[in-house]
Amino acid sequence: MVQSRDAERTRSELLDVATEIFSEQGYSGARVDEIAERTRTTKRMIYYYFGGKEGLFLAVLEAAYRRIRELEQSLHAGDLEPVDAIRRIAELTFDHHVNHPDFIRLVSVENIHRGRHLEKVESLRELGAPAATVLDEVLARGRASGELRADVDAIDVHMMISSYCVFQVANSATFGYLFGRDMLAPDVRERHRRILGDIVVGWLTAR
Amino acid sequence: MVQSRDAERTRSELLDVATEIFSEQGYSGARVDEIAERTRTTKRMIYYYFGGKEGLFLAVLEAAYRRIRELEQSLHAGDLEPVDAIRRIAELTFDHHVNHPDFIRLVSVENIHRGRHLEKVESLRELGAPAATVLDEVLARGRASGELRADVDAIDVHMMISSYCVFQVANSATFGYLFGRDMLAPDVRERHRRILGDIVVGWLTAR
DNA sequence: TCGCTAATGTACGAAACGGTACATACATTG
DNA sequence: CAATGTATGTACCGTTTCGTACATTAGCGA
Repeated sequence: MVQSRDAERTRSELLDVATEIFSEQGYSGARVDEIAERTRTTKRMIYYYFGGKEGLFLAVLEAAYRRIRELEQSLHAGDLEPVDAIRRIAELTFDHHVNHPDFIRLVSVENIHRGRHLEKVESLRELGAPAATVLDEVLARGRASGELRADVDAIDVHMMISSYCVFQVANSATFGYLFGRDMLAPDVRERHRRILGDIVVGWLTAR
Repeated sequence: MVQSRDAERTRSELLDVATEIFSEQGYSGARVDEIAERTRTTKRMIYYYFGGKEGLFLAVLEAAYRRIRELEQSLHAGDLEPVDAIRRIAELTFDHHVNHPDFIRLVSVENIHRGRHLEKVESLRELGAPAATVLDEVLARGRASGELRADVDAIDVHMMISSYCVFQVANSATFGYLFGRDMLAPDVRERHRRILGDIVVGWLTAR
């Protein structure tokens, strides 16, 4: 192969392909040989850069989780009324999930393994907190004005939104099959997006 | 081994152990040797009764999905007011999910593989419908009396409830870790159970 | 009780798989 | 432009893993 060296490209190419394969086949189902074959480099580089299959998976997890911070960055709904802000947050979260199916599937894979790998990634120790901050602020404003109910916290709301969004991506195969609803279809997507907003707003504004 | 023969016991023992291992390790992660070792029989029997690893997994899937019909059986909320019935259905679904974590995890595994195996199980062709029937009836009554909103169908509601319940079990590892909330703790469970009811009722009764 | 079939056990094979030893080419720097 | 460390390629090894050939036993019906 007559190809100029580019450590960064090799590394990121491995990471990209690995992300795809791990999310499609699971951790045990993924084959290092297959990952290597789909890149312009060789298996040897996986061991050179990531130490092995598990190291590669950890790197994939870290990169994927880091991308979720993008979402939090875009969640600046400070100038909206609490009710509108809540709906907006829900919709943005929805969009983020359907636009990053690989990430959601990786999370599923990691949960099958009971978060064993996640715990090994130092940089992900305290990733959760930020996600709840924006919600926290909106909920506080809503409580003060009496528009939003007071018996739930930001994590409760975040969990509700997450569960709905994760389900859209992670369980579309079985649910879609058993109930004959193609969850990838744009109009279905749009419907579910609207419904999610209705759910959160209906719930939080209920007397 | 001086042990009387019992085809049925051998079969069901393999099925039980396989259910546990597949749900803990995923399809590729599960080892036929390990499954066999944990039973009182040998690997040979897996091939005798199920034809192979995949056949065993299909049998596990089928058995697990069939158990979900139990839930539908217990969902006879016909004598309750629509709002109470909805909350009751949500709570029963919640209980069913947390009481059958293996099944939920299997569904996750199957979704990783995009429902490839599920489609091969003839008996699961049209399993979904029944789950929506009870909801359908309650929604109809609620719409008639004006208590429940009219812009959603039974599948919408079922999906919302399912997503919340599935998340409790399937994503407890990563979510619990990142947000420092032990989702297996009884008091947390109880809180989430109540919240689920609030969500569904709040949503469906919103003006 | 005799024979036949369903059920079970043992030992092994072939391929897949993760990982590594060793050689080497590129590029940067002094 | 020589020297040195980074980056890459090749070939191979040991183990694991699914699957099977072959032998054997238990129990049921004739």
